[in-house]
Amino acid sequence: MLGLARALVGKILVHATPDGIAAGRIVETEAYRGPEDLAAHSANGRRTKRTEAMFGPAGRAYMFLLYGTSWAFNVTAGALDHPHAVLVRALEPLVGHDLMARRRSLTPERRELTNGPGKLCQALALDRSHYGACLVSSPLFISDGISGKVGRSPRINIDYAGVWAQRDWRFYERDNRYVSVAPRS
DNA sequence: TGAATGATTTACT
DNA sequence: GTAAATCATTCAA
Repeated sequence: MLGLARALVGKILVHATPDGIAAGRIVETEAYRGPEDLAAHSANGRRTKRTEAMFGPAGRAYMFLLYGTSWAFNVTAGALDHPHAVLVRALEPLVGHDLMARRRSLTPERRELTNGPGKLCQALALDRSHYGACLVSSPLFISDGISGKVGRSPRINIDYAGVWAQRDWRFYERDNRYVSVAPRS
């Protein structure tokens, strides 16, 4: 689980659409370990329409809408009925900078293109239509890549989860300017 | 049926 | 730095 979150750092997320191909290196992830992790949507084994994808096979996309304004993209993990997932929090754009910039209404060189969960979803045009999509055979897939030094830290914005918020379950590539929250210098 | 709530982003002071 | 936006899902009635 934590191993997967760490292994995903440096891999390439690719999304092919009629508009073109957009891809980026994953530079920041967080592990969510249901059902005992109170910070996870699948905490206490909560199985609902929203969390259903996490109870299915690993290697699928788990999408959810946040604050009515942002989508977030996760990779499901764990065996059947083990609702684990890894949240992808940031990407470093590799292919399709112009396409991403157009979708984000920004200029291509801005780090704001993909340095947040909702931002990368907008840049890659990810939304509910990808819910449960297989990440091996669909237009959305993950490819091998090389990562630099990987750092760890507590997860972001889950303070409500008490002791679970203390765990170092966030992984990020050091010295990468696309990481959403800079590590302490 | 209706109210509450975010694994956030953005704009504004 | 703070605050508002905004809506699918969830839970209570």
